[in-house]
Amino acid sequence: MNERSKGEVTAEKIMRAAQEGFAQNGYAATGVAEICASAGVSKGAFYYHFESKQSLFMALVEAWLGELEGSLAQVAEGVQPVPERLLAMSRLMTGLFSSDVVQISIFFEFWMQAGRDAAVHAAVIAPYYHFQRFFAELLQRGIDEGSLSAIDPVLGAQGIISLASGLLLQRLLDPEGADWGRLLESSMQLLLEGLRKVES
Amino acid sequence: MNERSKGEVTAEKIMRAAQEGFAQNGYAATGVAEICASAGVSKGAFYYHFESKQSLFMALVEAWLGELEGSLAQVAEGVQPVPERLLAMSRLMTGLFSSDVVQISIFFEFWMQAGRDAAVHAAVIAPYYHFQRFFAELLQRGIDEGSLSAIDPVLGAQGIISLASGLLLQRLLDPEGADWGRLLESSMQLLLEGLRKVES
Amino acid sequence: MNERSKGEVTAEKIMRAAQEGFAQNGYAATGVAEICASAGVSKGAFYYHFESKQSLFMALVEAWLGELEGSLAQVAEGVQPVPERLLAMSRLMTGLFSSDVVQISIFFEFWMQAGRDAAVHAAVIAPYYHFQRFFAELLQRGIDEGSLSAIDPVLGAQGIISLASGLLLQRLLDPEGADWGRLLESSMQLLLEGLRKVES
Amino acid sequence: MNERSKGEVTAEKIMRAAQEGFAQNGYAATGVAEICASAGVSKGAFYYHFESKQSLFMALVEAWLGELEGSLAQVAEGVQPVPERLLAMSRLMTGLFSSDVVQISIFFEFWMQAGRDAAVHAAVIAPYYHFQRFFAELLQRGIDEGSLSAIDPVLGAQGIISLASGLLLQRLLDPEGADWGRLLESSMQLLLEGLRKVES
DNA sequence: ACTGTCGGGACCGCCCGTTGTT
DNA sequence: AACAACGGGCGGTCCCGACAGT
Repeated sequence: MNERSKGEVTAEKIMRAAQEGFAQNGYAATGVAEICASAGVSKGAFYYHFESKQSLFMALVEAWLGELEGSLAQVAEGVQPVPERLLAMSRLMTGLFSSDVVQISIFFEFWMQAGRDAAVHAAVIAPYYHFQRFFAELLQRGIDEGSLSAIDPVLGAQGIISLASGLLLQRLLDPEGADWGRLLESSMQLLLEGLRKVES
Repeated sequence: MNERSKGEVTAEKIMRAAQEGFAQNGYAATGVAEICASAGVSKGAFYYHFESKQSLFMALVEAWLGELEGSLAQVAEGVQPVPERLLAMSRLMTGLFSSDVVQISIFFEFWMQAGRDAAVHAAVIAPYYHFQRFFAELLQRGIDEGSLSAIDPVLGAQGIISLASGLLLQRLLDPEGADWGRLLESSMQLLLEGLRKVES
Repeated sequence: MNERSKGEVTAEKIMRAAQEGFAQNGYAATGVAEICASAGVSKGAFYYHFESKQSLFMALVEAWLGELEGSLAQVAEGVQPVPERLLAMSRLMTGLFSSDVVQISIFFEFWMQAGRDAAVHAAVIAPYYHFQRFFAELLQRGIDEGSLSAIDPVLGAQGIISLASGLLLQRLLDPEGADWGRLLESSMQLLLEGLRKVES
Repeated sequence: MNERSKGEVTAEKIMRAAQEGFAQNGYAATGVAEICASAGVSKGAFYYHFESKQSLFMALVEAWLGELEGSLAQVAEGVQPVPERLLAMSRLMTGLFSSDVVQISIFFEFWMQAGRDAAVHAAVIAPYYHFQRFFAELLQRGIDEGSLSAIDPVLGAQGIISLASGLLLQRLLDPEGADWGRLLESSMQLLLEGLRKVES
């Protein structure tokens, strides 16, 4: 009944351990041996499943990106007016915000590495544009339906992404400093207030 | 007659080289030997001036933070209404945005390390709060003078910081993707639009 | 069919090389690289088998102590009167005395480190007491059987150990200065003369 | 009124600090910088007074040896029978035994280094022979005066030295294990008992 | 007589990746 | 599919000694 081969399970154990390690101590400071130990496998197993430490990292990035894409698709469709949709989305992200700091840490680890490693950059930039376009289109729809004022939708999208990632960043520094989840909602509302078309 | 001792010059050479290295390849991936070579000094000199690689990093953080504090004080006073002041400030930051990616990179390097190293965190958290309070007070003044609507000023401050750091983050990923400097101005305007009191 | 795994052989090669190195140049002055080179293995192999240079030293101490314990047990039983037994034992130690200076050197290396390192001390102190008790019991038996005068047996044991280790120490300084093996026998005889009960 | 130049005082401060360091952590493990710091002088001062770390060690050895020679001369003359003189001497050594473990430690540090370093050996071997001869002559006198049995006096001298240094060695391992000072007296008495001529 | 600064060379420990074996 | 064992090299740290300036 077990549809997953033994090998796949091992690979996943390694990835899970690696994610934790990278998030806690950073990519460079997390050794392969350390990952193996905390995954409960030998180095042989590691290099059977992954070509190198780099490639493990890439696998991690891709898996994460895939997940993200998936959860994005979930909220893509809807019939409410755009401002309400955006607010609903930010409410959904509260989950992400309340998740372990570790989860967030690895996200920025990806981001930083993208600035340094061409392969990581190539893997990350496409989804980033995808995201940007997604929000831009959403905003465009809002403009079309008349619920938002006519600003550059790409600019707005970048603003939204900024808000979300910037808040995540602050949470990294000061996890208990605020209810960061709720904060995203509030500041999104502020931004929307700015975007909203003044009904005349 | 030499107003700066020889040692101070060396220490600064090291710090400059280290900043470059850390920004380009990250803290962990930049070796002490590499720093020394690119600074043109020996390891003996390095460890005469700094206790460890960590402490060099800390010195870098502190120097950077000091600079920041200084430039903040410059724009602290002013007589214009608060919204205009904020916009003026974001226009000032255009300089930071157009600076080398390296400069920005080190800033996030600091930020990430703060999440991992207690000493770095301790050094960073105080200025962070300082900043937050600074913006919060500015917003409060805006509320008092009637130019802003009565939202929680701390929340607004965190939003402003989010916007700025999030934009910086995106610039890291996609330096040519937008005119990030101008973008800060625009999105700040959006946020302010949301904050601005509707004149009745 | 190989009764000893490959790893065990390597570990032993390392230990043998280390023993030589430590004895010749002392613990601190013997580098890990040096040991590896003279053992014909890589540093990777070294740190696979031993946690640290310290732990290698500890392993050496423990192996040596184990051997000692073993050879002690061999001479433990006997039926002759105690003075004769002691003399026979000192005759047996002639072998140790005529052995390489290196062998003796490492013994004192252990001893000195015990005074400095808590872990080494802990490992060494128990066998030391064991030894002391062993001789004390032997002397006690001599007193009981009437061949020795009634002195404090522990004191006597410490005297015997002093004699042996002091002679070893002098041999270190002046290997050709005397027939140290024979000397132990003679001076033991002197001590026994002092201990022997005057037959009345 | 200060008959000692400033330089001499500094040199002595260094020597005192070095003695402590060497005794506590051994020669190799005690750095020059450490010595300088604990002496309160700069490295420059160190290398002004001593050619190298080695030469400082040699100076220490020689100073110690000089002291020893001095205290030996004090007890050299006397009119009592030899056995009583020896006992009196061992009683005098109680002071040495009750001194700090550190003092003893450095003594063995010298001894071990003598086995490794030709220069140290050369400096130590002469006083050692001197000592040996001193005791041998004392014993010879005892034999001549009829208070000791006619054994080889050199052999006896080596036995006496063994006893003293062996006891010192044990004290290093187990400082609280016994009243080592008193123990020297007792075991010396045992040895003398063996040496003493049976009056017929 | 002494200080501050530096050079360069080890040292220990670790790390990534490979190999032979099962 | 995985493991024990290993290779070779780099990483930060520290150390001894030198030397220019008082």
